Amino acid sequence: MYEKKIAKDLTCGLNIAIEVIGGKWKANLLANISKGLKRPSELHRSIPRASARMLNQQLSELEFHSIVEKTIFNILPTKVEYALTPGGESIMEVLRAMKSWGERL
Amino acid sequence: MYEKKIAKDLTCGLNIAIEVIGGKWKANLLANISKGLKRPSELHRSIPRASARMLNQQLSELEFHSIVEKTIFNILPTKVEYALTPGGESIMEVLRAMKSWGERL
DNA sequence: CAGTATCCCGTGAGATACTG
DNA sequence: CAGTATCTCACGGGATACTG
Repeated sequence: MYEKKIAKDLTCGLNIAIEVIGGKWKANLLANISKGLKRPSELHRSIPRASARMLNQQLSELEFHSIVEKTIFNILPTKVEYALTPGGESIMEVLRAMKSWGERL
Repeated sequence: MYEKKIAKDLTCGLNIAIEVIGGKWKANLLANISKGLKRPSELHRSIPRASARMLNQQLSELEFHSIVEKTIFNILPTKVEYALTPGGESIMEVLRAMKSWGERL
């Protein structure tokens, strides 16, 4: 279970944004989800360097911050899908800016 | 001394950007430097939660990536100043976008 | 003041095994 | 397949002391 880590005294927007998308795999996860990948196993396949355990943790943090939405299908074998919330969509703008900055030469 | 940590296989722009500005205190340091703070002691005062050791490390990484430029004055007591490079200026756009995203409600 | 070198401890994260 | 619970250990980073 995830608990907030934001410092009470440093609540400026920059730190909030870092808290929300600064996790080790969060930006990658968001990029992949926005690309259309939805299921945990798909996401894990696209980010094999991260363990499934880590991806789960990061996803639950993203869910906690209402960046992604989790849908659990009650079928067997279990099926789960993640989707960007409106808040998640809005942060993709920032991620795209980061990406194009990183691609500059 | 700082060595590159970027994975060879994940060199997309997003990961580069994360590598460059994703450090624990880098965004804060850049925000403060762009605000006009220059000397290590000033920066430390403005980010007291971080140890001087950590700030030094983060600054040297930023310097390594040519985000900031370090000027050493050969006087006593020692005086050092940091300044944003053009690359550092350009990333401030992204940080401002992150900040305003974090301030949304 | 700026920076480095040591020591040392907490915790972040891998491996593994297990439940539904 | 999705997720949780343990065990374990490396290393990130604090405290401290020291050099220029």
